[in-house]
Amino acid sequence: MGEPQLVALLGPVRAGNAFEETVERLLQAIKLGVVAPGQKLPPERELAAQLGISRVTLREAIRALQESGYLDVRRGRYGGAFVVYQPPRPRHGDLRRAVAEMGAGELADALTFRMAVECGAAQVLATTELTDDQRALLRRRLADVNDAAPGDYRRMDTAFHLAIAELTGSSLLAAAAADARLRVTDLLNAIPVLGPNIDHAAAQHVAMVDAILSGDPEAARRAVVEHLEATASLLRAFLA
Amino acid sequence: MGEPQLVALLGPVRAGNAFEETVERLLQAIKLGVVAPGQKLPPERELAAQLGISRVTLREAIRALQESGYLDVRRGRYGGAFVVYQPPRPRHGDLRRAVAEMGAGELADALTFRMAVECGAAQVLATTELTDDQRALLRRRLADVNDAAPGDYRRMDTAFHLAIAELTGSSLLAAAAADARLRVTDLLNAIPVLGPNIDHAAAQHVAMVDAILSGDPEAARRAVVEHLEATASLLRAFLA
DNA sequence: GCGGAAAGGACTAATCTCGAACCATTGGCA
DNA sequence: TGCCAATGGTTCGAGATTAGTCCTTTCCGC
Repeated sequence: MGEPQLVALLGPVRAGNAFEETVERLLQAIKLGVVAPGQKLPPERELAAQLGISRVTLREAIRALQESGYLDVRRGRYGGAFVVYQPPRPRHGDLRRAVAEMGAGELADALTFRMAVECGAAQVLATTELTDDQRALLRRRLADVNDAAPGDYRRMDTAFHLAIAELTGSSLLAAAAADARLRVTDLLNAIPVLGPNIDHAAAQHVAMVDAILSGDPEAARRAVVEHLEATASLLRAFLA
Repeated sequence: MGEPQLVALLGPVRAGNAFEETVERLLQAIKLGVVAPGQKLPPERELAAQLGISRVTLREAIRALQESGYLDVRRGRYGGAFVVYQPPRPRHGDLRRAVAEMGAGELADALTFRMAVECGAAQVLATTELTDDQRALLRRRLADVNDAAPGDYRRMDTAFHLAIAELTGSSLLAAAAADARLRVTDLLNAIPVLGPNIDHAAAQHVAMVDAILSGDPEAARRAVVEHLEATASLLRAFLA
């Protein structure tokens, strides 16, 4: 083996056809709570432009999601594609099923990726001069998670984690963090939101924010590792 | 601003048409040295399958690169698309031009992204149990950089940096590292390979490997930061 | 109630992309 | 010398995708 493999560079140029990719993206936006339940997607013409696809293809994707029960499409002024999806209350066995569906290698890949990206982002942020606005936003996201109703918890947790990457000002990094998150979304959604878990997570979130705001990258790393390891070891337990 | 923007998720589904994307990917593979000068790309049928595109589209891309002088295509048995590109010897003003072409925001984005991903990867690797083979590979890549002829230096440097991400076993992370690297490739290629720079880089590379092999994530972070900061500050100097 | 604005819905012609089959060239080997 | 395998070169019809245009529904404000 003389040369590096670099599967990445000679890997697939596109994941599938435009329709499939679009369905996937919209589903991710819904599951991640980028568009909250009750809200609507941008108008078709606008969204198609943002996604870089034709309106026809976008409409096919929206119709598929409508038929799957994720969207409610209404015509006329003030109409639009409204999100009706609510993350189902996790039931026993969901997690095991979700992990099995994903496969061991893919899960390990996603967890490692997430660990690296979130550690890196937190450390970068900890070594950055933050404005008062940025500090306030970070604290705000932290408070949002703690104040969240159970149904909103995952959405707010996502927003908190992604805020760290977004605050670095690097849209590439923000995109990577979003990618990392959505690769474990289905798994996280299969974990019940229980009091003790939330309390632990809250303490770890505070440690992360404290480390970032006090400019201590090493503490930030430890806090992120502790937080993500908790989730990871829980999931890994289902791989046996 | 109540909701996170998450441009990533509602951003373009595909960067352009399949042809353009393919040209870009092949060019990256060539510039990054994944396929070294004198080597050939995989056979068309195989490569098209790997890239997930049709042979027709791939051939168009190859022809474009042939006409641009990057490839030499030969027919018949033992034929193929041979890489003839050699990174041009940097001339005074190349770097300034390359930086200007990129734009300040994009450069900062790329540098931040690279910092986060490489820090994260090195730390993950430092907290992983490595097999003897993995340790050997890492040392080997380090030695390759140090032993490299000037014309091979960038290629070996790339291989070293990417090896760290690949050794984590996460192909997502490897892909992110490759992406980060190629976003600064043109800039790095515009920097002359000079003795003092190489010596500094070599010392920093050693520090990175030592930290990883001794399982010290904090030291790994410091080593990566020092190494990447050196490049970053050089490039940033051209933004004034 | 009526008109207009803001949305989704539907159609069409042009272009891109694909898969598959077949052709042409080259060089090793019997 | 002739055959064969490995490779690039070419063509064609089917399906995916697009941009553009026009239609339909809904509801606010006059």
